Amino acid sequence: MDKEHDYEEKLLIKVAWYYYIENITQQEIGEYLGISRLRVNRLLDKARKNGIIHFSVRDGNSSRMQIERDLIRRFHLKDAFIVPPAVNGIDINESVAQAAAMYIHDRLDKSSCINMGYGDTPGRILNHLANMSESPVNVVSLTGGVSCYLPNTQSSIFNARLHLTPAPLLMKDAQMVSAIEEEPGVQQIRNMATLAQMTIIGIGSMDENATILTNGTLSYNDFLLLSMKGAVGDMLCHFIDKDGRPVPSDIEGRLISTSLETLKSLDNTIGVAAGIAKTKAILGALRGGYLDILITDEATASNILEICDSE
Amino acid sequence: MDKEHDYEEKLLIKVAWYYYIENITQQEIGEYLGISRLRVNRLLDKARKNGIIHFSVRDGNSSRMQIERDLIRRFHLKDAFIVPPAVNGIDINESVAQAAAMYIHDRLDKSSCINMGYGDTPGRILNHLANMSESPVNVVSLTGGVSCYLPNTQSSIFNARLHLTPAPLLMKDAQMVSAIEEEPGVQQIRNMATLAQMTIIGIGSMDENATILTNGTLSYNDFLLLSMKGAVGDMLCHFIDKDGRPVPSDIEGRLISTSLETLKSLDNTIGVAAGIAKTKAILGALRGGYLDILITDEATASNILEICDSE
DNA sequence: TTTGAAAATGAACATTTGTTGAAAGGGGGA
DNA sequence: TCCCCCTTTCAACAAATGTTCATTTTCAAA
Repeated sequence: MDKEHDYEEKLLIKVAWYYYIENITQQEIGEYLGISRLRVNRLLDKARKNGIIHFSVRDGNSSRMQIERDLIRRFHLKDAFIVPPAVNGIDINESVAQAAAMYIHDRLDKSSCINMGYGDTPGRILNHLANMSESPVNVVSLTGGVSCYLPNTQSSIFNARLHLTPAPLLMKDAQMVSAIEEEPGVQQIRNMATLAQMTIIGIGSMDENATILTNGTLSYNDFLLLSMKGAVGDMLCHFIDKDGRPVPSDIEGRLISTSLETLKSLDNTIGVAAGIAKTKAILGALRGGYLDILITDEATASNILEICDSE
Repeated sequence: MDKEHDYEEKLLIKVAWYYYIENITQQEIGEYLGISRLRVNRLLDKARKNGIIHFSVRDGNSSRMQIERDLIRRFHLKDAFIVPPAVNGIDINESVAQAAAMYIHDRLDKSSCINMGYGDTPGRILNHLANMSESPVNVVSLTGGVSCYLPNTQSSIFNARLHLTPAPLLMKDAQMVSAIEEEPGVQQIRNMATLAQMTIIGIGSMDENATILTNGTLSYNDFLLLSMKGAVGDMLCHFIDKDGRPVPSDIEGRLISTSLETLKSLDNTIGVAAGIAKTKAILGALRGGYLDILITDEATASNILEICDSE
């Protein structure tokens, strides 16, 4: 029995060798080794599955490719883009924002329209995008709050037409929200959002550097409470747990922001986030099925896959 | 132009990736990348030729061939690698060279350095190796003579940094050798050789197809004389008898070549030679204890063991 | 020994791949 | 500009490969 196994293994190696290294046809290998072509075919299958034969692509990008494919397969994405690790002291957020802008630019038709979420990264992307495109990009905001969407670049060319929701991000109470949502100006923006070709949103994590915290939209206490309720991050200020389910809170009712259901229904939603601190948040967003495309850095992507595998 | 080349390279990588790693059909790849199936087919050809894609057979220690084990035990080797017998008309030298390149590639650290001996097989190995590695391989020549070490591949990627001894292989007389050996350029190469991670040498036999004979370094008379003195083959142009002892001759003094003693003292010396004509030569090299690792073909390996057993 | 389930096999077919020769570009040099 | 030579492309075919399904074999438990 063990001997049989050993013989089979040898056969596997020989067949793999002849087929892949010597380029001999399965037919001929079969004749030479005195086995049927079909057997050769199956042995090759086995050899591939068992890793007896191993393909490798000579290229520095291959590991990133691998990660991209893994992410796409695992989370049923349309695409994934992994940014190489930062070299020396370069801000990974900036790299990823730049990559995202490039990615979007390559895929954006002339004079078309994109939705933008709230956050530091989307803001940066917008800046890059507006700088690199020759014809103006139409940008529709998915949330209230305007500061994030405004250009903070000194470049003279800012080729973007901004269509911002004329409202703050967080209101005092739900009544105010309903009132604002009735506004024609707000409705108009909401309608535009449905026409956009793609949607770019940032993914926030629960650490103390979160934009919504540092810009004063939420208090530290709100944040802590959400964390305790199981929130791992947010998209458009909607907090989600590790499986992407919404975490209920009083904030939810006070938001001027596209709902998660609407987000899910959009076709080309690109999630952008960098840094290992965001790992859990991104994983939540992926598991929730909100994203069609993910753009992140290599370290974070590896982290995500690692967590998945270990669970 | 350069941009074109770059694009082609990327395409090659993508196509190779999709085909070999993702198992997508050529048809589909073509549709996906917007090129014809035929183009995909030709790109794959190119990818294989240029070593963009690289196959390697895992030499699992588990099912190591009996012959390999026997060789290792009998000659106190660190390892042995036996290439399956040639099927029809396939050049066994080429197979063995490819196997050797694979073997080395799998075990070579990034950006490290290897020594190379003189000969047809080492030359082939160098070509394969330079094609399959992503980061350049540093190669140090162990002998004078340069033609053997130069790339003769059509591949656009030749990832090797050659450090060649700036001298011929065979000088007029011993005085000239001493003079050359004093040269700083030669000394420098000699010093580099001591730093290499491994050493690849061919083993020459005493038949009329020997490289040193066909390329005119030695005359047929020299050769005959050496044969009569008991030489069975050579390493780095040092002739040895059936037990691996050096065969004295006037050639010895006129050589620009690493000495056999130095060779013996090196740590990871890989001897590569194929074809039953080389049996005696390989056996001599093994008995002389010059090698740590042997790479050869199955027929030759069996022959070696048979001779040993019958003595 | 019988029997049933799982695995290995083989024939035939469908799909995929490689190769051919003819036609269509596409630069340099006169 | 034309012409020649070279490369690329395409269609169609031949070859190789992968898959399916019915059949046989194997092996273990009854």
